[in-house]
Parts: sequence; C-alpha cells; structure tokens
Amino acid sequence: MKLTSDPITLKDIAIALNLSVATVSKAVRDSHEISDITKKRVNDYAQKHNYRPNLMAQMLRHKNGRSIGVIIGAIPNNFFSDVLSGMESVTHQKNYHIIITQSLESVEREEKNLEHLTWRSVDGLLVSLSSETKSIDHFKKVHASGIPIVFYDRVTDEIKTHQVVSDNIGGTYLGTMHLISNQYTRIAHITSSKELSITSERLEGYAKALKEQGIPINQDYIKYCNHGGKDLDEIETAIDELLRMKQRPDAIITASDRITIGALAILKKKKIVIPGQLAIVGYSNFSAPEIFQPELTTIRQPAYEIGRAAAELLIKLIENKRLPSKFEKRILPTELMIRDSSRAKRKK
Amino acid sequence: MKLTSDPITLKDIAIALNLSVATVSKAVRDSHEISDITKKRVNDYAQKHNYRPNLMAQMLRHKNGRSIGVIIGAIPNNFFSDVLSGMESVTHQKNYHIIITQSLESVEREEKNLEHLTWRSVDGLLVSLSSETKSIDHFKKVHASGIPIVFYDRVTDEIKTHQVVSDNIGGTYLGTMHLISNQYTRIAHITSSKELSITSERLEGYAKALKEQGIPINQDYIKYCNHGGKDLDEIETAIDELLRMKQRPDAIITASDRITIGALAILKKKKIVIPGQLAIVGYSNFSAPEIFQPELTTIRQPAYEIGRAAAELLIKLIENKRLPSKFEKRILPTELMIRDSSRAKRKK
DNA sequence: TTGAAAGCGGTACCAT
DNA sequence: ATGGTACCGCTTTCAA
Repeated sequence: MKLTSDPITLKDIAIALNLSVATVSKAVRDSHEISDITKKRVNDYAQKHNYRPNLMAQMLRHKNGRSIGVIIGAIPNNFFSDVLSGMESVTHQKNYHIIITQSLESVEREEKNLEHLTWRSVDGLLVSLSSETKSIDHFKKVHASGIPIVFYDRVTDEIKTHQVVSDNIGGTYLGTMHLISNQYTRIAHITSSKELSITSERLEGYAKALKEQGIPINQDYIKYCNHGGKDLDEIETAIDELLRMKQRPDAIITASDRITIGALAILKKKKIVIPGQLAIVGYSNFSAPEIFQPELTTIRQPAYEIGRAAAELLIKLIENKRLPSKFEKRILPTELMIRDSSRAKRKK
Repeated sequence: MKLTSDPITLKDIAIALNLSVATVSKAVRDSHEISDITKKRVNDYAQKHNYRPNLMAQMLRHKNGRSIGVIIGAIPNNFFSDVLSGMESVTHQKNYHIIITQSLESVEREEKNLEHLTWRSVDGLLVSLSSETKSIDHFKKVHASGIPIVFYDRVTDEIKTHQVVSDNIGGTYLGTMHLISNQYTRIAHITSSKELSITSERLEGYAKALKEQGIPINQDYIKYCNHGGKDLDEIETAIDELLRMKQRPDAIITASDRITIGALAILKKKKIVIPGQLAIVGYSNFSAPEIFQPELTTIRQPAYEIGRAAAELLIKLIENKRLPSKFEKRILPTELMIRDSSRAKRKK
C-alpha cells in the first residue's frame, strides 16, 4: 500500500491484475475486443483506486487538449463577463476548458496573448478584436496553421470563419428611432474606435434611422473613442466637444457599457440634467440599470448567448475534421429597454 | 521544405543539424555541457524555424503544467471579475494560466469543478468557498494529495494554508460607525449565508461598532441570504421582514455587490425613500456608484489586489518545494466611500 | 562535449 | 480476446 496518493496509472492496474497495459487501456475505454469479464475486473479495480487517465499523456498522443483560448477586452466589463459566463457554461458541459486572456484594448497584448495561447496548443480560439487592432495578420497566420477561430462581438471578414455578433444595426436603429419619436432631433453618437466592426454597424443603424426620418447626418455629432473609453478622459473630451457646439445635441447614444457609464458619471459631474438638457440611450449590460440616476434607457446585448453560441460553433469546428461548406454569421437580437433617460421631450 | 506548418520538434532540429536529440535538448536549454558553437548552431536553427517546445511533452515529464485552477462564485460579479483580473495579471506575467470555474454558489458544482481541475492536473488552486458549502472535506482530500491551495475572500481555517481576504471586520465596522455618527441607531444587516467566513467577519465589525456605541444588538435586524442573493426573492423576503417590524430599521448595511444592487432595486420598486426612510451602506465594487439613485455609500474591497496577492502566494507555494514555516493570512484594507445614501439624519 | 537509451502515461497496430 | 511494441516530444542519466 502506497502512502502518497499519487495518481494510479494503467501500468499499476495491469500489474495488479496481471494483465498487459494494452489490455487495460482498451478495457477502461470499453473496447469491443475485450471480454466482459476482464472489463469488469479492470473497471472495478480502476473505480476502487480512483483511476483517471493522465490528460497530458493523452494530449501528447492525440494533439487534442480539450482547451479553448479566449481573447476578450477585459474581464471586469459587464458585457464581456457575461460572454465569458456563457462560454464557460458550454465548455464546462462539453468537457473543454477556456484559457482566458485580456487584450485590454491593446494590439500588443493581443499579439502576446495569441502567442501564449498557441504555445499552450489550444484546440481553437474565440476572439473579439481589440479596439486598437488594425491589421489582423497575426490571426491570419494562426488560422492558416490550422487552428480554428470563431470571432464574436468585434469581428472581421478578412478571415473566413464563423462569426457571432449582436444585432448592432438593429439595436442602434431602434434606439435612434425611439429618440426621434420622442422629439429628439439632434442626436449624437459616442462610439468606439473606427476600425471595429461593431462601430460601423452601430453607426449604420444610427444613420439608417436618421435617413428614414429625413434628418441630416451631422458628422460632428459622431465621436470616436479610439481606446474604447479605457480612460474617462477620452469620453470627457467627446462630451465637452459636443456640449460646446452651437447646435448642441439634445440626445446621445453611447455605444458600450464603459462609455455609457463613463458618460453618465461625467454628465452628472457637469450637472447636466437628463433627459431635460440631454437624453441618453446607452448600450449596457448592467444588471439593474433602473437604479442609475436617472433610470437609463438601454440597448441590451444578449451577451451570455453570444458566449454560448461562439463556444458551440467553435467546438463543432474543432470536432468536425471536415470544414463546413459554409460559414455562419450568427446575429443575435438586441433589446431596447425604455426608461426615463430618454423620456419624451414635450408633453403632447 | 514542408508545406504544412506543423510545429517543429527537437528531432527535426537534430536531423537537420546532424546531432542527437539529447544534445539539441540541452542546447536549447543552454546547458553548460554543450559547446558554444553547437549551441549557436542549434539556437539559430531553432530561431529560424520558430521552434517551441511541446508543452504537453514537457508536462508529461515534469508534472508541472504551469496552470492554476480557480474556483469563484460567478464571473459576472463585479467583485469576482476584479479578482480574476488581478489573478490574470500575475499569472500572465509568470507564464502560468488560470482555468476558471464557477461554483454559482452551489456545493455540487464546487465539487464537480474541483474534480475537473484535479483531472486537468493543475499545479495549484485558488478557492473562494461557495455560500452553500458547509463541509470542506473535498478540499481536504485534494490538499492532502499535495496540491497547494490558497483561499481568498471566503476562506476556511480548517486547512492550513495561505489566506487572502479583505478587512471585512474593519469595513463593516467603519460603515456602521459612520451610520451611527449620522444618527442612525436601528441598523439592519443583510448578509450572505451563515457559514461563510466573510459573513461572520462582517457581522463582527457590525457588532463591535454597535457595542462600542452602547447600542444593543437586535438579532431580528440581521438577515441571512443562504444563497448569497442569487435570486432577488431571497433579498426581497429579507427586506419585507425588516419593513414589517414595529421597530423598523432606519438603515441597512448590505454585505455584497449582489445584495446591495438587489436591495436598491427592490427598495426603489417599493418606493422607499433613501436615505429619508432608510439609509444604505453597501459593499460594492461597481465602478461608478455615484450614478446610482441615490448616490451610494459603499464599502469597497481591494478586489484586484486580492486576486494578485492570492495568485502570488500560490505560485510561491507551487515553486518552493519546501513548505513555508508559517502560513500567512493577508488582510487587505477596505475603504468606506461616503455618499448620499447615508446622509446625516437630522441637520444639526 | 556528445549521444544512446530509458521513461513519463497513454494509444494503436499487429501478432498471437 | 490478449499482449508486445513502437511512438507522441521531451528530459535525464550514464557511457563513450
């Protein structure tokens, strides 16, 4: 009897039962070429001694580590943490695990993370591009080397693969239409960096609504945060510029959790009355936006479901050796939740 | 020249350079027993062909996978996501990676996660107990088998190892004292499940302040959420009971992000005026509590630093074969941020 | 200074 | 139905 509780191996079982390692290996995996009686002996013994196949040995053989690399902006961000939670729920169930890395909106970290993840020989990658990312050559290289990737949230068309996004066009369209129907006409948009897919999509929804309602688009009403609002200054500058305009906007649509919360804090500091002086509609995944001051009208993305869908598609890609004939772009619906911060301007 | 970009191995290098695998292995690791000239040849070749040692093979040999298992309550929780972010920052830098599992406050999941993580043969564990956890035998077993553990946030003394916590006693003490000095005397406390270390510590700070000020402790003012406020009902029940008392409390201290936010939402729904009818001081790690309605007085935990400290201690434990002579209980300071929700009762 | 060989824990092919 | 053996990629004696 051993004192240390070192994990037991196939060899241990083989010796104990006077069998060969090969036989034991097959028995534990319930191979048809092993007699029931032997299987039972082996499995009973394995059970009793708590045998667990050594993952690393298995990985070394098959090159499948059942692990998935994730690149996200930042963990402490309502949207991303919900996405992660969704991913975790499917990987957990399918016996994969996720290795999480944060880009913190920097290309440099994104590249380092990518390198780290490939070194870990992940079986696949779930990627949301950082706001700084312009060229995606580093991803192209990895993808070309045979590692499947699914892009979510901030995606790119330059690599042919699955994508999972929320209906950014629709979300912003609805938000803009809602503001217009509440008599707001000078609607500004504070958004992330120009390069991101989400930025142009959200812009598209915004432009579409304005155009439909015959409101001209004022480029000065559109403000980009090139670092996604990583620091408040970026947002504050945008707001200052908007407030200084002669034709000051009467409403703002903010394009991410961070920007939304940052903008609210800044406007509060500046004692701007919402929605009296300025209405707000913001993308946000905060769990209880009704406790904000004022109650916030939000565009909510199905973050958890995005995480789930992305993970499911990736695992499918990993487990089917044959490439799918067609790649999906899955668009999940956004939801406009109307609250006080965009209340109708004039009582009828 | 190969077409596929399969990773290159030691053997490939050995063949190309007409050396033995053993020599190449030593050369890439800069062993003293290899001549400089050979080292240069090998490393140049390795460099050029982008050689990366196969992690799984290394793991199989050493039993050190440079991976750390984390058990947390839930990723989408401000406190935990900040903790994770801190952990990630140190593991990233030390070339470890974290495997994250969520207990979702269930013992059952906690046990499954633990099993999963040991199967992944993590080198160590960072654990915060679930609110349901009463017995910690499953952790004892794993710890006894030689896997180092560092507990953070919700800790236990039943296993002798490092602990990292915030100053829960001090935080609640300060919060309570603050309320008392603002003329509140009937102070309630809505907290997590009885078994948790954080619960008893927070209670201790609360009791200490009351006692110091000569205010008797009313057990009916203390409400436990056995599932940590996982669903709002739990919190709503607690609040209902408090509001129904003849001697209704005039202030509440809420003991976690979830409970705090839940309580605010419920009180808002019930149209209870804060702090007029009820003052609130809440544990919270939300980034901008000043945009809550009303501005919330918070007790803020150094979540990021807790994550960092826990990860650092664990890695030390992993890398030093010898057990430390003494285990640390590191207590990080909490911070009381006074805002409107606990404004002084009577103007002087 | 270099290399042959054993082994980490499994898997899979081919005999028996 | 069972077992011998080679091998996955790397490390580590031990000889040469």
